[in-house]
Amino acid sequence: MTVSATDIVESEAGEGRREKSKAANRQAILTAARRVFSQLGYDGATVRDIIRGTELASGTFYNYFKSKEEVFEALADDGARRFRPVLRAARENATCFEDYIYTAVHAYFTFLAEEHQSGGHPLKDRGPHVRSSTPEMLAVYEEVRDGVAEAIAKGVAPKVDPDYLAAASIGVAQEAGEVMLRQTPPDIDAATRFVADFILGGVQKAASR
Amino acid sequence: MTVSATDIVESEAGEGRREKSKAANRQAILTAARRVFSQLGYDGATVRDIIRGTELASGTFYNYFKSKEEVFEALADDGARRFRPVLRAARENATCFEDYIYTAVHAYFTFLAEEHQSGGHPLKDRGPHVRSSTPEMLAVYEEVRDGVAEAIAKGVAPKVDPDYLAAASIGVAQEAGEVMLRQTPPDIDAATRFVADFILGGVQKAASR
Amino acid sequence: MTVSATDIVESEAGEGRREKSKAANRQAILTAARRVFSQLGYDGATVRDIIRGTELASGTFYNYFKSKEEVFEALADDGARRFRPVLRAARENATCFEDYIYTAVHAYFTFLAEEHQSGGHPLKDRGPHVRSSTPEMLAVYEEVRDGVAEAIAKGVAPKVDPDYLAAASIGVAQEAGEVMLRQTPPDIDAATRFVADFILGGVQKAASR
Amino acid sequence: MTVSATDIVESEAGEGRREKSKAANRQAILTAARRVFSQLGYDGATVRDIIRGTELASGTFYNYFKSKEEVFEALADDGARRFRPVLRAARENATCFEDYIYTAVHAYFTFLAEEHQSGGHPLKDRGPHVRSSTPEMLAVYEEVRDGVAEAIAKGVAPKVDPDYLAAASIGVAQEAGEVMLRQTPPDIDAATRFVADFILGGVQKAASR
DNA sequence: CATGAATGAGCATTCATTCAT
DNA sequence: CATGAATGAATGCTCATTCAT
Repeated sequence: MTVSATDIVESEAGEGRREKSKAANRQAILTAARRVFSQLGYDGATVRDIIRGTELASGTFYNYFKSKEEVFEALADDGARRFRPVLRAARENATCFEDYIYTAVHAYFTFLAEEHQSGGHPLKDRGPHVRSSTPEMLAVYEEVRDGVAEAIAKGVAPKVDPDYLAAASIGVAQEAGEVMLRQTPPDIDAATRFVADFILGGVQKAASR
Repeated sequence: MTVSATDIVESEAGEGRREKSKAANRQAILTAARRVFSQLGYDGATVRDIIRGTELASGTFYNYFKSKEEVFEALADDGARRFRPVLRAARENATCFEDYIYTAVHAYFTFLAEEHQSGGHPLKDRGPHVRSSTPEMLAVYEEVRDGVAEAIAKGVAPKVDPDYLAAASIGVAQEAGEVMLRQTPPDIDAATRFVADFILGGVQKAASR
Repeated sequence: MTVSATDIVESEAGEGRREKSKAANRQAILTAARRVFSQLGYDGATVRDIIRGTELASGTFYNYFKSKEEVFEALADDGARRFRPVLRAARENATCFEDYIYTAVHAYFTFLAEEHQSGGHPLKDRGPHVRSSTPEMLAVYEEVRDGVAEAIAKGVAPKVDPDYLAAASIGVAQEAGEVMLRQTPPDIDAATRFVADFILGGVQKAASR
Repeated sequence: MTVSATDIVESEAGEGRREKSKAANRQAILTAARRVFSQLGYDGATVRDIIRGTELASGTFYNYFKSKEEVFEALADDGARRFRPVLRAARENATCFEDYIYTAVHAYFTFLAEEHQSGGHPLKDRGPHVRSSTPEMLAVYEEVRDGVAEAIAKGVAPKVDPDYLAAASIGVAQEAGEVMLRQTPPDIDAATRFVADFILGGVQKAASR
């Protein structure tokens, strides 16, 4: 009753390679989708744009995702999964609202810069520039919104309308984020300082009324 | 080769009518396009959607615009043309930076509410939430950007990076604008107070570093 | 106030030509569809098979029909429209059941031969032969079914289960029709004699039990 | 290069199991195919539909059949193999033509009812009504055709064109068969009586001309 | 200029089939 | 042999755009 080492290795390596290939293909699609969404927007992107961004055949896309929407959600989940712990740590370790904002904003810009880096090269522009969020950013939005709302609820942040505060914070961060990304390399610290200060000053003044 | 009286009359009346008709057709396309863009988004909208919204034949579209992009730009120009004078007046009459911001923000929200009203209501969800600006809003952005930049250049506004300031202001206004539009009816004054305060507080604190 | 003859002619010929072209295209699609359905069956036929059978572009199909099903129905309507008057005349003019059957069967085979003639050349066979009725035949079936049922109801035909009688008549006619069409040229009279006799003998014996 | 005991055992047991497995797999495919064809029709069915109806992997299908067409034929052969002995017995034991027809028709309707029972119920309407035979029925047709032709050749049946007679008989049986299957439960004897009588009466009258 | 039918590129999706494991 | 992922051809259908009328 012998099973040769070769048998085991072959079988393991075999399955391993297949598994690796599957994971790699999935990653390839996600990576291409990230780039495509960020360049064409969700509506502008087509499934074909995404597969063209990979070396896969058209049909292969459907072995991994049912639709454009599903890839979008996978990306959003991915972004949320990576960003949430950072934001949560910021919330838990923050000694005060200022601290929280600084840390959160810094985490956000760090995340943004990383996302951007992995984005790759632009495709040809289609139509006028239309602002459209990447799936990861949408996920991050929700985290930020929650964090800010919680801070207000806890009384840690000045008392202002939480919807407006969250919206304002997100707006500042998003637009400033775009400005930051136009620099090479992006100056994360400078952006963080400006945006955190802006938010803190803004919320203070808005609360003082 | 005769030219009948009818021909002349037709030609005279015709040109008049034709001119009017030309302007009317162009306007019909723009009006339909505004509605369609606001309901389906730039990417979701098709030229067919636009002409279906008029009484014109499909080919006629191309007598007025080369493409969907061109209509979009025409709408943006239109929006800018309407908004610019207001912003300019705000600039010229402003006694100080605070005053300018208040007036400009108020003008922006007023404009936004009007646009929203005339836009009709969005039809159906097209996949995940994607932020997509109307052409008019894009135009307005540029105006605001310029106004803010100028204020900084003139020394009227605190000395901060103008790109960041403009970006932050726009971001706040845009996101807060969405929050405002979710109310019925939109409370323009409350939104204005919050946003103007937020911006003023923000720029002050950011400048103080 | 002159309108030149040329103007009129141009305008008439113009519209006329366009109308003619529209009608011709529609006919081309129907003709191709008839052939395709008869050779591949309804399920086996694709819209692209149909347009490949014309000189039109793929998109043009949809200017005339919404789907494969709609062409099918148009063909069935067509067949019914052409066949119904003949059958009705047979019903009204028939002096007895035998007469009615002869005339109806003859009309059916005449119709079938015409249909077949206009069918054109075979495409390549796809899969095993699967019996599938052409749209026209389906329409004709209903006519026949009604005619037979009525004859029984009126007591003109022997008293047998009308469902079985109609089914049997149709079955005989259809299968014998295929045999007839294998001949070149089809001997309509011989087929009519055989089928009418067969039906009459059959119904008589079935009724005698 | 050693062959371990395990290898041998595996190989021995394996072949036994493999043989069984091979037959079982083939049967699983055929069973699934029967159901799928009867529910979706030949054209509507896909190879994927068939393998989805088994527990096998998609590639495995091609170890047993080259294509959908081949399974269809295998099913037809199967049906013929089961029906042929019955028909042959009917032929051999028949004392006269009438007897033969009764027995054959009865066998056919019995077969039909069984097929129908085991076929499961059709799923959804795929467009307009299209008559599409199952593979087994096609096989049976050929048997019947041969039986009838032989009867005529032998002089047992009245002298009529054998093509027409076979066609007519099959047509009657097929259409009446559908009527019968619409009843629950199907009245095989009544259908047999009607159809056999119809055929006998028909052939007699057709021959008398 | 207005019209609207024709065009064919393009898209989402499915499927038969192959082949490395 | 079994597996099931990869492939790319094929399909139904939509759309921007052209052009004869």
